[in-house]
Amino acid sequence: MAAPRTLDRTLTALADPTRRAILRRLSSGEARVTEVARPFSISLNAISKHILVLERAKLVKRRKVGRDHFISYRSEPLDAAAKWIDETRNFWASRLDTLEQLLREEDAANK
Amino acid sequence: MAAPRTLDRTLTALADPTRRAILRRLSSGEARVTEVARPFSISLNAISKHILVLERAKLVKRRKVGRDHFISYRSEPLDAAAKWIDETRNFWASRLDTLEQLLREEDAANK
DNA sequence: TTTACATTCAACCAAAAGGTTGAATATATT
DNA sequence: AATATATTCAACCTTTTGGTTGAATGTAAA
Repeated sequence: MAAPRTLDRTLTALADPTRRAILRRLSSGEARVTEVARPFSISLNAISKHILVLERAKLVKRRKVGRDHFISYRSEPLDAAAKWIDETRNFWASRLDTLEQLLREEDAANK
Repeated sequence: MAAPRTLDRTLTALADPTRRAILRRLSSGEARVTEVARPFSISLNAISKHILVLERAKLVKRRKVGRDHFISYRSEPLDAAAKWIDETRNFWASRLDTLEQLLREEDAANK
């Protein structure tokens, strides 16, 4: 099982709309930091920080070539997050079934 | 489509381990705020705030009976988050296929 | 009607988040 | 060698977050 902090980082990174937009922006492959930043109205430095957050969450990879840093998407954290969410939903689905069943039994006992 | 802020709130709420633990704690049905707080080492007030965050994200529901507030889990936000993550993963799966294909073609052209 | 209990409100605090600007660093270009 | 470009680092600011403590509120129990 991955350290829980990994999930924290993934969800925190994804919770910000600017960062989600940055990820989408990488859909055509690698992009340099300046290219990533272009469509946004905030400063290049702010984008640089967002990229760092994504990088720490392993949602992007950085490939340095000379002065250029090529940023690209990594799918693993999203896979792991999907797994966690699915497991949690399954956990709840069974719990809710059980609760519903209990209510039904209780109901039958009171008839 | 749900307002994007909804997703922000869901992911932000889920990004905190204490709040994820609180959700799990609700698996046996409703619980009063004090009951929710019991296993945690932080103050009741801190838990009360966490519950408020979960409530704003609609991850829990509150039913007031006299002085007791009964907190229970709501599944919709997690369903919506799962949907978003799946869509995003699909989006990426097709993009990555395309990129890989491009590389293969390029490779063939250079043979 | 006092007293106890469940919960929130209010004020406060330290640390983190998200932004800014300006300087530093490293690499390209002329 | 000088200049331009790409990026980060550093300092700073404001707002938010996650926590605290103490008081207020509302309800239940003695």
